Amino acid sequence: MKFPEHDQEQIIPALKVLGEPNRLRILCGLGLECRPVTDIINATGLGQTNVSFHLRVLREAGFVRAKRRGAFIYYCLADTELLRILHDLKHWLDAHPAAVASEVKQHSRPIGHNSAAAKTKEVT
Amino acid sequence: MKFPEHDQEQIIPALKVLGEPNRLRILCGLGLECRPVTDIINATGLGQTNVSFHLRVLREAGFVRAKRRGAFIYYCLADTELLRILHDLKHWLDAHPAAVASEVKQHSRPIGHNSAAAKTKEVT
DNA sequence: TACTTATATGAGTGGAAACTCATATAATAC
DNA sequence: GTATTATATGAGTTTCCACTCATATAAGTA
Repeated sequence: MKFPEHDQEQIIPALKVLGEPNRLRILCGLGLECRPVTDIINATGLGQTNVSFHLRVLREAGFVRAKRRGAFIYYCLADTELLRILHDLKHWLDAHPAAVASEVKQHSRPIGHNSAAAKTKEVT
Repeated sequence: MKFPEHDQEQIIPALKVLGEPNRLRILCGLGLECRPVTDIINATGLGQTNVSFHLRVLREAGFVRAKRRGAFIYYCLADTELLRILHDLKHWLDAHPAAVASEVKQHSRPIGHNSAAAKTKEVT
């Protein structure tokens, strides 16, 4: 499977948007319902300005939709299918534990001289 | 579908790692083969120190594996299944165009007085 | 009209992260 | 041993982004 640069450029902004803890919290906190901003402020404990800022980022990225109803603006997930993708990523991570932060300092063989016989070796 | 905070915390570091353009480029550039660092340096045009830094981040996140073979250290994708997830995200984005960066300044009705009759309205 | 609530926007700030430079380590060849 | 190549690491710099403060806009109420 190939992933050309054009596609990379497309998903990078989305990954950045989703990779911010408070933004992901807002997004996932929405669940299937539409909520006014005040609800989100209360649910997250974040400042009003900050929530508003993150909501704009989420909205411009297409992850949430905003509907005004009277004085309130309700935000909701654009498509809950997105959560499935996040689940897929989580499952991938479950199956592929991150390497412990360690140095790369291993010999291919204890004391080798025959370079033709060198075998590849895991470097954690 | 629910996505609890615990799971969010798990995927956030991964999203951050993937959301950096040069890192994603290195990752996707690996394709299915294992490549020595010098190849990656040449392919990307990035500095050696910088490539080495990003490779460490990718390695510690579990996205790539490193194997030493003689003087060279070959890097390869930990699991190409990851590319499928990126594809899924791309397809989602294709189907959900990002909103144009715009202000949220719309009335729910042209000139309404009856708040009980207010209808929700898309706010782009 | 003025007043209150709900939400957005612009400017400024701090911290994190990407990048660069210099140096260290590891392997190979001589 | 020395020299060369391959890669990593530490320190310093710059760039970006989340956050805060102050203010603006929009809707509702009196």
